[in-house]
Amino acid sequence: MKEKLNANAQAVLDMVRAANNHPTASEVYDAVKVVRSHIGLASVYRILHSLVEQKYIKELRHSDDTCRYDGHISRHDHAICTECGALLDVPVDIPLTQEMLEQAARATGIELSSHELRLYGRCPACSQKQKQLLQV
Amino acid sequence: MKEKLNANAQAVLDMVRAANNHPTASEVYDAVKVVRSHIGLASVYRILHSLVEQKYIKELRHSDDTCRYDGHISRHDHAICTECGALLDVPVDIPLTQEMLEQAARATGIELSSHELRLYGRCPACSQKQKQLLQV
DNA sequence: AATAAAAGTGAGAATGATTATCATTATTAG
DNA sequence: CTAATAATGATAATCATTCTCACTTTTATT
Repeated sequence: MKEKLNANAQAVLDMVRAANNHPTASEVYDAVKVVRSHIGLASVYRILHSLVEQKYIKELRHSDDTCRYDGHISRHDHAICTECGALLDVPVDIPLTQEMLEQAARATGIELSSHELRLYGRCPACSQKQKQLLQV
Repeated sequence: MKEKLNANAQAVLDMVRAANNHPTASEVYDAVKVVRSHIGLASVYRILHSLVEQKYIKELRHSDDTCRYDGHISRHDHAICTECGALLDVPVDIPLTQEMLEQAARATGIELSSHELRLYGRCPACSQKQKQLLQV
């Protein structure tokens, strides 16, 4: 796969972009099959990888040992639920100074190209469940 | 496993603490076998999970679909090589203000309990390799 | 110590996400 | 049109992790 996306790849990309959660390969497969019924799971994996390589989408990996995909390629941060593992986009920008980042990068010796802040805590849904449990 | 660590668990904990990289379960298994030759892989997994639960160690998950373990439980940040996947500790503290974190947490609705900054870029080793390639 | 309940163990089977294989089918180039 | 090339999808293979279960060790109680 070079540059132009074929019908399968376009369908996969559309699906990942349309999803507001971060779908797994299997979820993408199920959704794309509705539109392109012949597509195979192996092709979905192949296409997802090539879309990542071409920077159309990003790969996220988290605790439930499945890869998830993100159609929002602009740099942004994530909140991760320590209870259920949900991975939420942080919709605001956290203004870290270039200085801070560079100082940290220098300390490790890496050539900094990007960064991501991860916030850990209970997500609203799990927070709610917890409260209900305490009331019983 | 309740509170006191038995000999197997202590050996696993010692190994994870002694390691300066972030060992996988399999690496822990190999290292611990030297000292406790009859320990099984299943036990290593079981012990690692309980050590995480008891907050003796932390679990890190990254791109090479293996869990890694970290004996340094105090909050710290990581640098991740985009080339080889190496996961390095950031040895300095990056002073994010409580305000910034709370604002972001509010925007997602989570009850913030911790955070982690991830820096992405080429690690020193991969950087070096790249330079040598260009010189040839 | 004697004994019973509880906890921990390890070998191997099972699981499940991801990759590799490979013959077949589109697509492109000449 | 035909040859070369890329993409496809069914299926098998891989590999980290988890499960199962009979067995051993530890603990608590007399």
